[in-house]
Amino acid sequence: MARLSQDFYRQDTLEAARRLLGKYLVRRLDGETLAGRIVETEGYIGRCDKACHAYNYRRTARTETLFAPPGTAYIYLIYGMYHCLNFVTEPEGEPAAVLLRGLQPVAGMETMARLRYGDKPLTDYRKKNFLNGPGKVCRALALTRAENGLDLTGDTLFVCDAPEDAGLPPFPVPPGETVAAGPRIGVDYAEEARDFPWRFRLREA
DNA sequence: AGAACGATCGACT
DNA sequence: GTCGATCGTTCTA
Repeated sequence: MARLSQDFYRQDTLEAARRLLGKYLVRRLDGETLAGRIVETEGYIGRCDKACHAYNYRRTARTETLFAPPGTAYIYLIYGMYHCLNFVTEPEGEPAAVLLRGLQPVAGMETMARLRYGDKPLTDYRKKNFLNGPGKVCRALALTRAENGLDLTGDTLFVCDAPEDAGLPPFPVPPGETVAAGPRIGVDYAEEARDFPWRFRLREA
């Protein structure tokens, strides 16, 4: 089991969102490896989901990336100052994606902390709130619109089953984790879709 | 051309 | 718990 291939991303979005939990996101930046264990995701499906930017197949300059082949990175600016990273799913032409909402830090913590807080404070990356939000994750991984459209089967940003697949030491996984599903965050405007239980989290036993 | 609105975060009461 | 920052995207005219 190595790096996830395009076949993985071509599947049902909610299935992909669940199966991405526990896998490892790897970001190569200036020769350094930043990595995190995926612990929170959300599904967005243009065909039927009013919370999705490409609802009803709406095609604009921004949503164009959602129509790209599965395994493409969809990254957009939100609230004028943060970015969100998504993994494009489903067969090409079905606009859908999994939003990455949370990571456990695995590698490159010093750099991630610097990207997030700057050089000044010695913030503790072991705190629970270090990478527990989509904007935080993108900040820590130096992902912006410049990386929108990146191929997730390439070498600069990808997901794999184990840290060893990226040349990293093993990561201690808490035993007895379960998947919890619930409504998504920040989509109260989306009428009936606001209640869809399309947010998935790994919960410790 | 102008206006409204965020798939958020951190500071604050 | 509330609130403001900040700007690209989208829609209206």
